Amino acid sequence: MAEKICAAAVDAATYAIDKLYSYRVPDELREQVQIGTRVLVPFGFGNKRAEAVVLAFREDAGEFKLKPIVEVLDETPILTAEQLRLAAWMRERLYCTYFDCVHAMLPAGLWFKRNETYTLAPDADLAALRERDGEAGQVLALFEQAGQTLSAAEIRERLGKGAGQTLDALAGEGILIYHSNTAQKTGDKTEKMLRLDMEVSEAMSHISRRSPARMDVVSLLSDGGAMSQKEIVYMTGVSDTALRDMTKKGILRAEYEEVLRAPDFSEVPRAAAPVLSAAQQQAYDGMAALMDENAPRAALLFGVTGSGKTQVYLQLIAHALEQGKSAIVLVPEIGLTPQLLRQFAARFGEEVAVLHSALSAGERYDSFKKIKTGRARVVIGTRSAVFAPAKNLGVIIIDEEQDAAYRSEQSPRYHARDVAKYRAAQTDALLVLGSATPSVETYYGAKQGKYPIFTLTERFLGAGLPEVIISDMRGLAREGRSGIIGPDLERELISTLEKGKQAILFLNRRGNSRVIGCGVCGWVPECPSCSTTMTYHSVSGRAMCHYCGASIKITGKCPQCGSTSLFTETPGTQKLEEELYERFPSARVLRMDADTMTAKGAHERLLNQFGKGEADILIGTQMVTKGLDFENVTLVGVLDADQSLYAQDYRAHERTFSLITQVVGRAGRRFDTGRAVIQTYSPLHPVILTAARQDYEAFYESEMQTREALRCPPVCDITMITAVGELEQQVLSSLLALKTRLQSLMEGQFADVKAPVLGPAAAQMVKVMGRYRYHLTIRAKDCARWRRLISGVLREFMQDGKNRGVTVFADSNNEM
DNA sequence: CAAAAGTAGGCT
DNA sequence: GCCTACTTTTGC
Repeated sequence: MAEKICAAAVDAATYAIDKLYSYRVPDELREQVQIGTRVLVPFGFGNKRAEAVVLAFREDAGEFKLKPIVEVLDETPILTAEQLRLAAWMRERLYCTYFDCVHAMLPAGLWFKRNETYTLAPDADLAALRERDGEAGQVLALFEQAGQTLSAAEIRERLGKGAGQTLDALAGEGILIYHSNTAQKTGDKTEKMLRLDMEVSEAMSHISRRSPARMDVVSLLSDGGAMSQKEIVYMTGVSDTALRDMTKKGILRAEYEEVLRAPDFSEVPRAAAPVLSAAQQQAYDGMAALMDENAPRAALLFGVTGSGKTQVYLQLIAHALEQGKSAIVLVPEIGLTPQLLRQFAARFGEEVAVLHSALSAGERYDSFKKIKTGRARVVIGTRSAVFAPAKNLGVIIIDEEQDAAYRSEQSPRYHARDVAKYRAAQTDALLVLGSATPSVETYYGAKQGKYPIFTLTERFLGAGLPEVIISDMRGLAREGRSGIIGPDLERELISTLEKGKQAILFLNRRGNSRVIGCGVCGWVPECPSCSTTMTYHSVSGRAMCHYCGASIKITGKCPQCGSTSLFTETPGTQKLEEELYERFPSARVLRMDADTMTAKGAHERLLNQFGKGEADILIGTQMVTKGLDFENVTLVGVLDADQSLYAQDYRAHERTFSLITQVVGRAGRRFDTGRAVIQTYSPLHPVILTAARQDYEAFYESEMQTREALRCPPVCDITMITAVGELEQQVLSSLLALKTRLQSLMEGQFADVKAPVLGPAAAQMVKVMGRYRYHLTIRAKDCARWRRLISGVLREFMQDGKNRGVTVFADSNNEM
């Protein structure tokens, strides 16, 4: 029989050298090596073991002398042919390696942790061997007795480079025995909890007087309770290393706690099919008919908040199951609530599998297996669930498709919507994009006639849209009014509280951004490694950087001039809370922001409290916008609607519109007609006006004009090349060289895809964690030829030694 | 890119 | 002749 050769994607291959590598399949592994199985192969000069996935079989080796596969890691293929095609498709478009894509498709519980060891032969004469010269001698000196085992990583670390070759030679002589076991990684989703492991006084005596941060840790834990490492760092600003050292010295004890258990659906009572309204029925009929065409189809389900999109989804999934097909439902991270899961479980019971990042590795693995074996045919999950190995796909549903959480910010930088589109097209499934405020790209596609729009206009149970008040905040300061709450909102709050109803106040900013500064010399705390001002957190009494977590203690004295006139400004949720207490002393206020949400389960506990009516006003950031559904809420306030309006990137308008629309939709979801107050300094801005009217069509028309004028998607594709590195000058000069190269290629060989190159321009955050980032921006059609040009230039860049220390990556139609 | 092989110059 | 530092070559 002819020699068997396979082509595999190797994990050790970087982008610059990524391609399919050929390996010989030894006869004894012939049966096990199949397309889609993971294997262990020797790679590079030193034949270091690398993980690889078999993508194809080949007839001949070409000019290469082939190395053999060492070991097969999966009993049966872990990826299907469809998934491997998807990996290749993603690789070309996302400028990443094959293995990056493969990795993204597997749940964390299926990733391997490789463990390579060398054992000194039991009969080795150690004394004699130690006399050997050179590196062999050095390696052998590390062993203390015959039969001893050391890890390859440790040997390499102690010897520096060059160890690999020596180790291979010694293994060849039979002096060392090589083992490699590849263990599946599990349990990587635990939280590290720390508690004091001795009396407070004893602990203090172990700490040097020069480590105030460590003393803070001890007093923080002095009540004997445990706290997560994250929280301790937040409260005291100690470094992780210091905590590790204290654990080593026996002052602290570490415990690991599982983060979240997979929801158990066995107790959920089964529910019957919902009765659909006329509009829902019409949307369902139309989409079910599309699904039955068994051809690549897509549809936009355009339904305002509260119009009952979920009921339509449930029916569509039931239809798919009846046809013997499966379904994937994607929701934004924040939309995956226990209530939603319960609805699905009540309808489909054991057929439901959940996939999202907060599950432990083991749980994700279980879900993955359930889906792969066909025991679960309804997958519900966040972004990465788009890769679920569902067989015979009937429908992929993306809820709130405009949500930014569908784009991955790490390599591979995929957008779940694009992946879903491709998968649906490949498998003749129906793609449903659901939204109350579709992304401009999606709506544009529908308008072009690429897919039909199904609309749900009436709110469920006939609840009306809230009455919206646009509250003009201009000039209030001049009138001598201070504070965050304007007169309109104050009036509405009073009447809401009088009626015994509840209110939600939304602050349009991330986290709790209180800036602290010195009133005398103007000092403000700046992060030493990021280009940002640190924000003040009164809970811990520290100023913190939101990007890298660094913090400094605020003592009440200015570190620059020593004055005691420190002030805080720019209202955050805390400031709002204080103002509410001042003006409405009897109101019960709940605050929901990144600050109060560190504790486990805090999110749900808070919502429960509010739902039960234990508070009158809920205030919060981004977190309060989605998925909340409280009957008694009749007033919603948006405190600084324009905060996100003037950001640099072209999706800022879209995000603001969506945000305001969603928040406003929180009011009056049931029987009372609610009211919404939008506080703004741009009361005439089209985004504010259209959002207040909940008029998507008008927003779309005005936004399309902007996009056309600026030549942004969907009118044009934007490719952005980003360079990141520690030396600002080098990042700039390297990127400039890349620009020149790109331009010269577009003068010659690539004249057919010629486009102007803008930049280098500083990224919105020029410096993050001590690394500078700059962009090149190019508006050009994202076609195969274009991608060939970009990937070629990127490869060339990475291979050039002058660019050492500068990382570069490209992105299509991402934020700017 | 990472690792190893090649190459030049300095030194006992 | 050998060590070190730097450059070049490969990766199947």
